[in-house]
Amino acid sequence: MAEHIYPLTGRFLQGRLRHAMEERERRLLEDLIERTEVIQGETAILRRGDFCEYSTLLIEGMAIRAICDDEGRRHIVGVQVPGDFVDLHGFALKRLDHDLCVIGRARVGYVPHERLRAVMADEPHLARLFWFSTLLDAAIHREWIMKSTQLRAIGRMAHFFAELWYRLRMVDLGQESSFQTPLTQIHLASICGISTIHVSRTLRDLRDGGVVDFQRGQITISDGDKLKSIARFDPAYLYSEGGLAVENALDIDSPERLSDL
Amino acid sequence: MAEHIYPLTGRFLQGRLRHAMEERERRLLEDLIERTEVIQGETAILRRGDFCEYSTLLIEGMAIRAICDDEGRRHIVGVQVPGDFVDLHGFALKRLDHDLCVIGRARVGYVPHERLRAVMADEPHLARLFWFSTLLDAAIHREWIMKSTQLRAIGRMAHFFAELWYRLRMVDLGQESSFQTPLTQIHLASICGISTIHVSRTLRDLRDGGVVDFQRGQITISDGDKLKSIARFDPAYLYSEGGLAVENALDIDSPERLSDL
DNA sequence: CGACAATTCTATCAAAGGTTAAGTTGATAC
DNA sequence: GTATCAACTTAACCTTTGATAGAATTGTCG
Repeated sequence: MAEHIYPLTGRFLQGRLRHAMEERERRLLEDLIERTEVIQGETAILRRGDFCEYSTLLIEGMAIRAICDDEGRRHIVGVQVPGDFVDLHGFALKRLDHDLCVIGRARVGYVPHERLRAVMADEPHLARLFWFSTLLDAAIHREWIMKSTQLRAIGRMAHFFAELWYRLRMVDLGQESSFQTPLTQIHLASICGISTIHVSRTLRDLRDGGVVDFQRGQITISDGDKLKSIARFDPAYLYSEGGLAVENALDIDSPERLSDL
Repeated sequence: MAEHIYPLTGRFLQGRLRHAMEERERRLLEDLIERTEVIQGETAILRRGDFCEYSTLLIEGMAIRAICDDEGRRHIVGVQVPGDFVDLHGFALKRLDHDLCVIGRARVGYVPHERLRAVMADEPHLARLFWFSTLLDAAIHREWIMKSTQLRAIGRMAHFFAELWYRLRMVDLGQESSFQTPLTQIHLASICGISTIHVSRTLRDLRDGGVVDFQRGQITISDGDKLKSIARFDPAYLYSEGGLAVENALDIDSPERLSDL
């Protein structure tokens, strides 16, 4: 991977439209990161209502989006993997409606909004890619609505595993048929909208059925086809290369590119 | 309402950051609409995978976002009201992951992407408001994930009614405690992720409990407080004026506004 | 007006999943 | 080592919801 020259931002849009970025743009992106930080444990990096003055790129590890209800219970509404610009939407929204929390051990990079503002004024193509990346989150949200309303517990869990499997491989993490996460069954329960007891039951069913094995965060896909079938999983919504993502107007070789956005 | 001078786009961001737009920007916005069309019945205005060359503003009526599964069943993942720029994200995504359908009788306005591109190049502040408006959809998606995973049938239905009630009043549609929609119980079933039979049962419970009455699309809120309590409804995620929406950097009176993207 | 289709309602039964309670396991602290 | 705590597991019981079938209502069209 030639991407190794960009140790902080090399995974941003990887597997999506990253190839639509010029070297110059990749350098600009890498230089946006003012500093990085390693965060341990279940720690909030941004809380609902906070005023956003920088945005956070997840470099290593995982993060979740969570909404707290009036009784203080935290409900997970999204999961982020390395390369995700987890609160880029804070740039346009100024304040978020939800919390962002790291889980396990993670490394993040901070981009001050002044830098973002400057780069977006000069680089309309990059500005558009930033917009694009926030829309990817929305597409994933829509699929989560779909999975939460149309699938039973086993399908929801299978869908989540399939999504994570695809997303991690998209950024060159995880083996062919296994990967590691800091997720517990308590997280899975919140993600899938079922009780922790039922998570345990459902994981047993998936394990006994030879589909997927979850053991303390270590996920092994035993039968990917069966997994996708149980989940009715179609990865199109992830906008991976060769899928819905369209590069026509964004491709660096395209003549009209510079006039774009 | 002074907004009547903008018959097509007067509801865009109304109740949110519309007041952050200058007269000049409002005029520019109104002029983006190339033509309007009245659409009747359950008609698709954009299908998953279509190449987007214009975006659609909903002027009157309602629309839904729907994902079709492999068996052709349509699942509703979002609902749009007048003032919503329903496929503005098609500008950055080029192709959508879902369908957009009008329900009932609706009037829409079309904005060619060349016009959008031109205006966004010259008007960074408007560009940011466009971005903002696509992020509102994402915030609503997150709340739908929350309601679908954390609430039982009666709570989900109450939540949807509460959301629609707030959103319609935000754009000056609907009375104090009632409004009209082209929705059927079949739509409600898809939106809430329950069977149509259970929709009927749940509506009876809400009616008998003196909370809300749904009769062939006519919705009457009998007890708004009870409704919000059953739904655990907190409207913050709608980013209404006085809520999470921040105008500081966007306000026309603010001196730093012009330097702002 | 009557025929027809779509929508809505009711009743019954079965399945999925929540709740409670009582465990086990594994990691870390002392 | 033992204590402790969080994560996980299992079983019993019960509520919520889905499926099926059938009837009633409403709207549309000739």
